[in-house]
Amino acid sequence: MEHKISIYNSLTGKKEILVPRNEHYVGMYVCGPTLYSEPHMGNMRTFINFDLVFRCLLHAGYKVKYVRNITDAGHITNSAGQEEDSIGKAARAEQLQSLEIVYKYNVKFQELQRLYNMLPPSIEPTATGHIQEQIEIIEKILENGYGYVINGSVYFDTKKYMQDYNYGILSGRKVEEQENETRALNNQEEKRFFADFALWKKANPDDMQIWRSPWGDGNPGWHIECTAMSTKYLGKQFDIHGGGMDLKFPHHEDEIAQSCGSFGCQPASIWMHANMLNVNGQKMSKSLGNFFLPKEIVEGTSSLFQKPFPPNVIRFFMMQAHYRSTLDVTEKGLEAAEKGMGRLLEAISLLNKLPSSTSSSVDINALLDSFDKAIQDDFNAPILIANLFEAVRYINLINDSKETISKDDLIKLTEAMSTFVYDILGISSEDKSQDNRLGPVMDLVINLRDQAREQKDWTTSDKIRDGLSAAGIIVKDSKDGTKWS
RNA sequence: GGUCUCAUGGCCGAGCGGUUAGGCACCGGUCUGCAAAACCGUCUACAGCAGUUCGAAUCUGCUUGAGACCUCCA
Repeated sequence: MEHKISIYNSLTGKKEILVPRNEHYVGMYVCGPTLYSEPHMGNMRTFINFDLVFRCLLHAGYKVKYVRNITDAGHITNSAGQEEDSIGKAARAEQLQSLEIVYKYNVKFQELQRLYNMLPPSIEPTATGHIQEQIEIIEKILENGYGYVINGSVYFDTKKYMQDYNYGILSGRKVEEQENETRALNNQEEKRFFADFALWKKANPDDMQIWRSPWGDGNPGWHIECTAMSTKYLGKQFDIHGGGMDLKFPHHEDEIAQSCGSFGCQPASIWMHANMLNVNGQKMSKSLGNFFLPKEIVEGTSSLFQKPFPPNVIRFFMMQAHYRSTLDVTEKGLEAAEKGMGRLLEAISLLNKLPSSTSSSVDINALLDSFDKAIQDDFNAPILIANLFEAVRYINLINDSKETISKDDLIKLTEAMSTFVYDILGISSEDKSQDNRLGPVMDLVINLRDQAREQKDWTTSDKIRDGLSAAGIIVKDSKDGTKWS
C-alpha cells in the first residue's frame, strides 16, 4: 500500500503530491559530501533529513532507489583568490595523496552514518569512478552547442543556453541583473560570459589528480558529476533531487542547465532543499569556525557544550525541527530533546506492561492516523513528534488506570509507536550500553540498600544513595523497585 | 549592492484564515521514610504599524531586526 505524500518542490514553490515516474518506484538523488575533511554536524543534518525522507518513502510502500554521491574529485576553489582544489589542498596539508584523503574521510563518513543510524543509500557512487560518463555528457553538451572549448578547458555557454531555456528557473536568479554584482573571478577572461561555468578544467602542473579527456588532461567541473551519476543510476529524468539549501545556486541550477543542455529535459520532477544548521543564528560553516564534529558532541569534547550528547538525542533534536527550517543548536535545546526523548522511550517500554480492557477510551485509529498524516505532509517530523507525545500521555494515563485500551488497539499502538519512533524517525532502539561488570555490582548495592530500607535504616540507605550520587549514579525509587542511571 | 527567506510564550520549535501544536523550564498536584525520579495538570505567545476579512500568528503594504545565496560549501 502506498500513501499519498506531498512534498514542497523548490522548483515550483509549492507542495505537490508525489507521483513517481514509474509506479511504485521512486528515484531519489541527493548531493553528498566532498570528502576533504570530516563532515561537521551541519553537513550531517542534511543527510539525516534525507534519511528521514528515505525512511518515509519506504514506509509509504515505495521501492526507493536512493543515490547519494561522494565527491572525491577536488574542485577548484577561489575563496582565497587562489586556485586550488579542496582535496588536493587537504592532501598537501596532511602529506597524503588525494585518494588517501578521500578514503580516510570516507571511512569516517561511513562510521558517522552508522553512528547516527542512517540507512545506507542504495548506492554511493564516486565522482572519480565516473569520469567517462562525465566526459560523455560534456560531449553531448558541446554537440548541442551549449558549450565551448578554450585552452584545454570546456565551459558551459550560458548565454546560448538562455536563448532556449530558462537559466535561473530553480534559484529565481536573473542573470542580467547579476552581472555587475558578481565579484571578479580568476580565469574569468577564459569565459565568454561571466555566468558560464566550467565543465572541464585544464590541469595545472601541480594537480594531484588528473584525467585524460578529448580536450587534454584535466579535471571535471564541479556540477557535471551529479548530472553524470544521476543520469547513470536514475535515468535522464527521475523523481526527487535533494541537497542542502546552499547548493541551490549555482550547483543545482547548473545541474538543470547541464541536463537540458545535454538531454533536453530537466532531471528531476521535485527538488528538495534541506535547511541549514545554525549556531547562534548563523549557518554552521568551516570558514566561520562555528562548527563542531559529530564525534565531538558524542564524546563531549566540543567547546560549545558542557556535556556529551548521544547520537540518538541529536537525531531526535533535529527531528523536532522541520527540514525546511533553519535549526539553532544550543545546549539547552539538546537537553530538552534528551529529556523529551527519554520520556518517549520510557512510554514505549511501558507498552508491553500495559493492562488491556474490553474497550478503548481513546480513539487509537485517529491517533495513528495523525502519525501518518504528519509525515505525508512534507515529512513533517515535528508534528509527528507532537502526536507521539499525545500517545505518550495516553500510555501513561492507561498505566495509571485513568484511560483504557482494548487488546487489539494496544497491539496496534505498540506496533505504530515502534514503527514511527524507530523506523521513521530513526531513533535507534538499542539500549544504552553500560559496563557489563557494573551491572552485577549495582544489583548488589541496590539490594543492600533495599534491605536497609526495609528495616527503615534510613541512615544506611541514604549513605548508599549519597555515595552513589557522588559517583555520578542517580538512584530512583519507584513502586516497581529501584532503578539507577 | 542584487535575489530570497525568516521574525511565535522563559528557552527550543510546529503552524499555510476560524479548533489545545509539542518538548524543556516554571508553578500546582499525585506518589514517596525523606529526596530524586516518574506521572497528571496549569501557564496561552505570535516584531511594530496600517489594511483586507464576519474572523489573521496565518493574506496585503510599509517599518524594524536577523539570516541565506550571489565565491568552495550540506
